Amino acid sequence: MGTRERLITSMQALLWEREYVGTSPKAIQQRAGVGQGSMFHHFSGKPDLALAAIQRCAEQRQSFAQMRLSGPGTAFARIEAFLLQERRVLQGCQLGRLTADHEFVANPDLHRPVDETFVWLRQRLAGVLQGGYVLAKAAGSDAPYYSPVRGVLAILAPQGKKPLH
Amino acid sequence: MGTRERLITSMQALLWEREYVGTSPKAIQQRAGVGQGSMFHHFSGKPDLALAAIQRCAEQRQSFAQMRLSGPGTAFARIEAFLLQERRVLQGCQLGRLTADHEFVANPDLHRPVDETFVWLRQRLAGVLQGGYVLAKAAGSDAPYYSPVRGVLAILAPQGKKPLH
DNA sequence: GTCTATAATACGATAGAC
DNA sequence: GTCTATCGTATTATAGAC
Repeated sequence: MGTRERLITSMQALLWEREYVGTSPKAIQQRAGVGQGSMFHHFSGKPDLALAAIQRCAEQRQSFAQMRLSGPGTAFARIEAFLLQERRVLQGCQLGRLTADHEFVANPDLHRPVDETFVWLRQRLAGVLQGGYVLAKAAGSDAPYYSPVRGVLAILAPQGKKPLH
Repeated sequence: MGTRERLITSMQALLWEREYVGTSPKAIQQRAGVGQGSMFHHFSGKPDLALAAIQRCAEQRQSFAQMRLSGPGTAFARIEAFLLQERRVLQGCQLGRLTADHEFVANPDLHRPVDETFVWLRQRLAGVLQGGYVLAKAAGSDAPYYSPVRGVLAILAPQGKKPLH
């Protein structure tokens, strides 16, 4: 793996462990096993490297969700697959964790990729749910007519099982 | 308000805004309107002041919860009052927010008051629920016999209303 | 491209005048 | 008790040798 790649990977790990404010260039360099000069050769500074790491996280996040949500199977199966894998993905790149960091929140350049990812995720989930909704109506189910909540629960409930409560 | 009090108040605000790792002595002093010397006269350093601020938060958290949970009224009314006030309290002292901070988590002295507060809160809530549980059984309701979840929901449901899913 | 040396600033803490 | 001056270290970044 190239030096630039190792710097991005180290930054991703440290953003997750120590957040943006708690991540020092020295720590990044030591973890990546490179000197000061290398980091500043590839990136203009800590914010620039952080941006690259955050964009990488956002890409990974989206491609992973895309895999789970756009496969075959019912809306339930696809959202189930997405939710079951959620935790493991978050280990490597918990975008939401950054929103606790004051410096990160204050920098629009840094949180734009995160915002865009969450907007994308919402649209993707809404799309899958709407697909299930349409199928439920086509199948003659009256659940979608009750209320949004009952409609979604009906779409998500595995066959033959009532939603909890 | 005395200098020592202002330092604690400033530290509480900054812990909430910037977390422990993002809070510098200089920022504390400026916010409190005191010089370097004053801070180090009253506290041995940043960790010591943070401990005082966190303990203060824990005390406020507990006394507030105690007010809401130990008043008159049904278990539902008391837990409702507690939950409704929860958000406002957290504005001034969100203990849970600190658990995202790496330096805070690494320091047992600092997170002990937080741990103790959450243990206390759990016990307090469990106590109120158990009280409601006993009353429900005494009143002849069979809800407590179904399952813990249904029992709790029955205790918490306002009269004449079924719990929301 | 990578390294070491170095600089400017901030952090966390201390000393000592008042 | 409070202030200013100062210190040692770490951070963030640059310069320049290789």
